[in-house]
Amino acid sequence: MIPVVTLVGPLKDRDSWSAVGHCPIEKTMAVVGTKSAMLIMREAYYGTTRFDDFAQRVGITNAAASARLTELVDAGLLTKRPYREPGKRTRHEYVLTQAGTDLMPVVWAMFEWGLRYLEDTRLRLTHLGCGAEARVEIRCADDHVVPPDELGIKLGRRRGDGMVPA
Amino acid sequence: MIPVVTLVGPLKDRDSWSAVGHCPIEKTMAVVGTKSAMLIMREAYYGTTRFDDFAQRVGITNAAASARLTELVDAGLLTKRPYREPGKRTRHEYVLTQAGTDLMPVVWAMFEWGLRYLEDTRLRLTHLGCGAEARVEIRCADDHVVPPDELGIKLGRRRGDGMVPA
DNA sequence: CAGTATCCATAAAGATACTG
DNA sequence: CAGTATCTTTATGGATACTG
Repeated sequence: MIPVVTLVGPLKDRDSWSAVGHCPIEKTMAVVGTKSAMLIMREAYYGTTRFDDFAQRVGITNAAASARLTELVDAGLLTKRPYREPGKRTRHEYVLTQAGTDLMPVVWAMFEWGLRYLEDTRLRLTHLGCGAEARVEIRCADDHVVPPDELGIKLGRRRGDGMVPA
Repeated sequence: MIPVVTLVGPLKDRDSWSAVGHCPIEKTMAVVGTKSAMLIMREAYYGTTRFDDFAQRVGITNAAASARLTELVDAGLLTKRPYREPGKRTRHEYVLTQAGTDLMPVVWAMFEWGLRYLEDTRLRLTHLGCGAEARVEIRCADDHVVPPDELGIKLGRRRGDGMVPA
């Protein structure tokens, strides 16, 4: 028996979620749910900032790079900043925002899964601070590792309204 | 300055990665890189197993559900199993495999990001064991939380070849 | 270098109708 | 209930040419 996520309280009624609003996963997919958008984020994490480097390293055309970069800037994951090297003319660079950096767990979780189930490379995620291998995992505020069958979804308080959890 | 992932050793040469092979993120996106595939995985985590429930709860047509479910079974994230309730005829159910369950960090990381940056709902991830809020994070084998600027990618040993890390 | 503009091919997905 | 079969629209993205 493969365990699944437990829906707590009113959420148990899977067919009447409309009151809850749209699914956050769905909305996230609307922003980074294409191959090129996800790989552009990967490149940004690798330190790429220039238009041409994105296009070349992701392996997409200028048109696709342009469309995706514009969308990612509009969605707030990247910012387009002007900069100027001495003696050269003004250029633009695409730099990660906090929202963009906060998407890292998504991308590295894909990296890890692809490594385990689809790839045969020697790539590894590492914690540079101590040299140990790194991985993406689900933890709770009390620092427990949360196994799949102990993960729940519930309705909490609306952020910032000062109320106690429902 | 937003920190980025550090590429260690030969990987630093971003323009000659061909020796490393294809990117695991790219391959993962080839499997679950569509809106419907990702939402079908979400449904599987919520406990959905039947064709019609997938189609209805994800909000896609039968044709789309059929195509995506077939792909996910082929990719090994779901299995199609016959089952029979007493007095009824044989039916099929789609159940999570270990590979499917192991994709959870990807999906819940998207959930968390969407919640933080795109949504205004009261949904929360919880550790049922202790009641504390859950989140997806990057940790190393020595149990340190790995901040973005301390994450590295390097070439390790090939799995199962018994060699020490390069 | 950093794009835009066009045109074209393929993939994702809705609508609708039909089958065992 | 669990699909398949068409047909159409939209999205993704390649190829190529052009611009500041």
